[in-house]
Amino acid sequence: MEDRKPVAPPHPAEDITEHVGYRLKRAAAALRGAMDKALREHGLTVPQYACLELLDQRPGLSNAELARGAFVTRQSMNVVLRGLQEAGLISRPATTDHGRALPAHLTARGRERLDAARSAVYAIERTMVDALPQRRLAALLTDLDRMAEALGGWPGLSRGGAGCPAGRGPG
Amino acid sequence: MEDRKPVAPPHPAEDITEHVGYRLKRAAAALRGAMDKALREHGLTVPQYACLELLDQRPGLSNAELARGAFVTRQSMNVVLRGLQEAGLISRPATTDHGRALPAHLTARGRERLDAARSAVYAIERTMVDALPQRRLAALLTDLDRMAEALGGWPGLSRGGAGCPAGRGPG
DNA sequence: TCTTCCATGTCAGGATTTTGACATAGGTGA
DNA sequence: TCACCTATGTCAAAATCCTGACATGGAAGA
Repeated sequence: MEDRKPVAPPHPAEDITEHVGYRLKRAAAALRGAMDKALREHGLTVPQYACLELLDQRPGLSNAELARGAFVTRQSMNVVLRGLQEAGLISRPATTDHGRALPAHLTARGRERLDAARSAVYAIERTMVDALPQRRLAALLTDLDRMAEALGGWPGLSRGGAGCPAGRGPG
Repeated sequence: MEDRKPVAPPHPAEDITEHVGYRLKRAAAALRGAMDKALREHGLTVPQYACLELLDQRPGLSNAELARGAFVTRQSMNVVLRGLQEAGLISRPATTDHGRALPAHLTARGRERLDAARSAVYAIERTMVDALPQRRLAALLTDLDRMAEALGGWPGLSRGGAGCPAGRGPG
């Protein structure tokens, strides 16, 4: 109460809207909004699109792996997966020989839908990239990664092998 | 307008996890996760904290303005505001002389709670900032803003020009 | 003055997401 | 073999958020 500043701000700013976290959230919100709008025309939600995209590039991912890749909980991804399966965009075996994880795959219709939606999403991505100096892109990606990892990041989807995420799981 | 050939990726990447949007979402998810965890110990959610912080720096904001500032809809912010009001952290008049917007203000308890939670959040912010080269911060903020605005941004809470924080005109 | 338009606050309904919990499958070390 | 641990899939309940809709208050223009 006496001291209104228990902790020194990371960088000088009297206005919360100057903080990194706020800017990050703003950019993410703008992206989410743009994607929501664009994907609605294709009958897809953002998590659904993310799921399709991940499965296209890495077929056979399990529910839990997709959840980590799309930054949602296993439970949420489970719902998404059911919807996608009902719509006939993905397929998943009812059982498996070894282990418990059920590998998911895109169907022909799923790939078709993905191709259509991808154009819209890539256009958005291009809008973002074009908005900043070309030389900055690499640095921006690096910085975003650094921040994410510093925050404990996400168990994530390491590109090489599904290996051992072994971090704190969201759920 | 629609070229049938697949839209060229904004930058070369066979892996979706290389795209700007994905990295942005990852960083935002990491931030959200860290804030969720930290704020839970203070009995606050992220939107609640955002609301308190905004009200501390710009007292008298209305529901709709807070919604824009916290990147949620008016309806969502309305729920948040009710909760905060029930908890005695903010106050809002039942009626107003002029106009329809009801100006909200922090209570003593609200300010107290905010001060406690702020320490945790600022620590997170410092973790992020410390994770990247000092010289890059300004450029990062600029780039995030550029991307957000290129995407149509958010109706937003204009920082500089429009309206003085204390006595914004119409409200 | 009157009409039109926009912004706001609010209600209702549904969709999405999360938290918490449980059972199963596989690996590890005693 | 057995106990222990981790990861996974799933169910149930609650919380959160959004879409759609409506009524009110104020400003701009005819």
